[in-house]
Amino acid sequence: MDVEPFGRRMIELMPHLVRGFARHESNYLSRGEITLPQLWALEHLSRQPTGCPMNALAQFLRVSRPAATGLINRLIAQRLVRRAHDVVADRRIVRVAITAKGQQILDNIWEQKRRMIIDVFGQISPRDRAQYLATLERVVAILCHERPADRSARELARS
Amino acid sequence: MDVEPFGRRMIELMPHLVRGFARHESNYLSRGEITLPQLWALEHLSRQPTGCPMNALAQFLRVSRPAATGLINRLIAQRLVRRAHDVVADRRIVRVAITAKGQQILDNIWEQKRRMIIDVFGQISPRDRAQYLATLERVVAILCHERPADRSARELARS
DNA sequence: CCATGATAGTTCATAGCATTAACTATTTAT
DNA sequence: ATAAATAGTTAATGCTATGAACTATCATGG
Repeated sequence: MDVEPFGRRMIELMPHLVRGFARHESNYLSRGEITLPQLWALEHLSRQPTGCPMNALAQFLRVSRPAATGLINRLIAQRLVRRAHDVVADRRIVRVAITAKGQQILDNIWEQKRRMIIDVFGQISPRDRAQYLATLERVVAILCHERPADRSARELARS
Repeated sequence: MDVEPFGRRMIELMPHLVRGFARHESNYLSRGEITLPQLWALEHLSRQPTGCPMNALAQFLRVSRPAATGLINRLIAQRLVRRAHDVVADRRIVRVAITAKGQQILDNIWEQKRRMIIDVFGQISPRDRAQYLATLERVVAILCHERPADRSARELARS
């Protein structure tokens, strides 16, 4: 398929896709206790067991530092995250870490998210799923400015 | 590919994907004059030359009616959209339509978005592109088959 | 050694976005 | 004709995001 009509169709499709997933996402978020940006923050902190400086968190979330401060304040109020002024090193740095309660909520949400994806993609054939995922992997690699894989999505799908 | 490992990988991949596209998206939104929800509203109105009732717009955007009112008010303040009380039919209905200025901004954003998508997916083979799009169409169809929104307290109580 | 500048984080003011509850105005149905 | 349903707005509240201004700490070059 030519990239031009592909691009046009993608532009039509993407808002529907984003809103469709966002709707599912908000389903298990709204009846839960956290918001989407809060989820993103928790997910990042969950991958940083040692904790994460505010600045690094703000950069990861691509928001301003005041925005990160507010987000973390609200998460702390719910005891999902804790602040820890690093005593050893640079005393300007404030490290933030996820709490057990935060991790528990995260595990719960991940399970629901996993089920949602399985619900949707369970209606797609295994072959199409594999091809879709392979292309998606390459798209993400391209978006992250990493080297694209040598093998085409089709070759990947076969394996 | 089994749906279980597929789901696990998708959960890992999706934040990167969203973040990757968001970075591009914010490029032409933040230095432009509108926000993402405003863009979605403009895109919908652009497909409805006769104008769109507030209620239908809110349902399409999957937000409450007051949220749509606020969104439209801000777009009207920028002269990107106009209100038109329908004189002929149901006098409760307020139709909203995109203005020439709004369409102009939309065209500009679409062009930038098109270029971005072509940049990314130009690195994917035409065959993989076609398969990816086909699967995406089905995913969107599946996602859209789920419930619309906006239930006022009265409507909720009744159901 | 210390003055200057850079960095980390917060507070404040402002604004967009989204919700529910409560209201007006109009239409529909009994 | 009255009651219920519908379309839209307003008001109150809360989360998210920004830029500017501020404090505290670190780093560097005279």
